[in-house]
Amino acid sequence: MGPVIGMTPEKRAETPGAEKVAGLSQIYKMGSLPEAVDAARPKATLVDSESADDELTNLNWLHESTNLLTNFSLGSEGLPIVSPLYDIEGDDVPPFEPSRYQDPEKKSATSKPPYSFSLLIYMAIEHSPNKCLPVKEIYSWILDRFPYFATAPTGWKNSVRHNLSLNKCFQKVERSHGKVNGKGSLWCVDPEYKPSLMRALKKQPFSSTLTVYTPPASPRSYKKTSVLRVWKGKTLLKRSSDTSLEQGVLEQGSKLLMEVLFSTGEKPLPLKTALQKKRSYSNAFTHPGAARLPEGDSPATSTDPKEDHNYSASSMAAQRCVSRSSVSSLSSVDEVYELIPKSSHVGSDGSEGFHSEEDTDVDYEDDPLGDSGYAPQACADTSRKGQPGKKMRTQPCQEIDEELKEAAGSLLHLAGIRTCLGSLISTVKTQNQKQRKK
DNA sequence: GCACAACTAAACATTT
DNA sequence: AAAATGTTTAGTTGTG
Repeated sequence: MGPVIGMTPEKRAETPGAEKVAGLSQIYKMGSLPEAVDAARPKATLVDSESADDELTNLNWLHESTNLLTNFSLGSEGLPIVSPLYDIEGDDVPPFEPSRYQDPEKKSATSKPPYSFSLLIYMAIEHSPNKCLPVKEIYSWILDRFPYFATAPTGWKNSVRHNLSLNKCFQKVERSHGKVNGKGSLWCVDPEYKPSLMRALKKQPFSSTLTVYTPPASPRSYKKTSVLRVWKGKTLLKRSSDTSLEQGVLEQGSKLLMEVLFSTGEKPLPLKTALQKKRSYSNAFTHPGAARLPEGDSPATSTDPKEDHNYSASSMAAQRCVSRSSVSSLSSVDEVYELIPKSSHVGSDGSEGFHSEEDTDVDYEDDPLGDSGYAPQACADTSRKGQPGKKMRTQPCQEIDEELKEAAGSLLHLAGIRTCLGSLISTVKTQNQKQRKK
């Protein structure tokens, strides 16, 4: 009999709600978006849903998610419109402050989120101010965003821990011994895996036609089928192409995704003292043909089974060896925490800590989160400082720009549609009220 | 039927 | 000692 893993929902720890997720306004400042903004702003036309094909590249899923809105039911009018557009026009308000959107979508509580545990963990960590969270906080974040887990069997926590341990996307960072803030370690995302996680996150719930399911299936159902399945326990209640049912889940996912996408604009985090590359990972990942993801292909976790869960005993042993030996020699993350408010470490230390990619093939430029050199900086490994930051700096950020533009365009497009729908809805409501008065 | 990814359960060890 | 955390193994399910 194993340890009691369960933790009552009441025991939920405080969520890391203090974090501010940077909005478009910040990205706007990066210089690459204005064109996209301008391009998207005036045209809030609905996407021709018929033109949507199955082949998804980049952020096309966002357009597809807007297709959903063409079937927007008036029943959803209660949902507040939290539009990125609003954020741009009134930049005081953080666009995706969690507390602003989580409640209206509690209706998704009964549905299992369409994300794998890896992605949930990833989102949780990315939402944290310091990109590092203890397990407990990860639980809390997931519980907070996906109340489904509040009532789900407690085994999911085991799954979370299992994922953290087994999934090489996640790194364990020892806490400072001097400051005991609780049990266990902090968990971070290995920056090398951010690109693939990002891709997976982008695609996950929206990639094909909208598909929703609960328990028995896996998130792959989302990716690979275009049929709506509604489960109750292990019973398939409904199977159809009707996609309106789980809009809450989809919208929530959309917003979470946007949060993660646009957390790019956050100040860089000086995690270089906390994170350490897992050399074994790097080798495996960058080895020609090993883990390189085909362009536009997704997996959260790549098509290479060993990329996500590395079940190879030898490499796992190696990885643990690295993480345990090297991480312990680093400054604690608690110390890093102290640095964060001062932040703005944008290259404050020059090139130091930049991830030299001379021996890697990791496409950071493909990572909206890891751009600006933050992520590579975060994962600096003193053992691989060949020419610090050389590649990162000399390589044009064109791809990042393109992706950001596309993301911005898509979001603004979505925002415009929502705005239009909002006015449509109010118009209809007004008309209804007038008719009733008559 | 097979391989794979993801999930789940469980056992056990370690840490607080 | 209990609970939380972390690691590992094994089994199941859904998909291509």
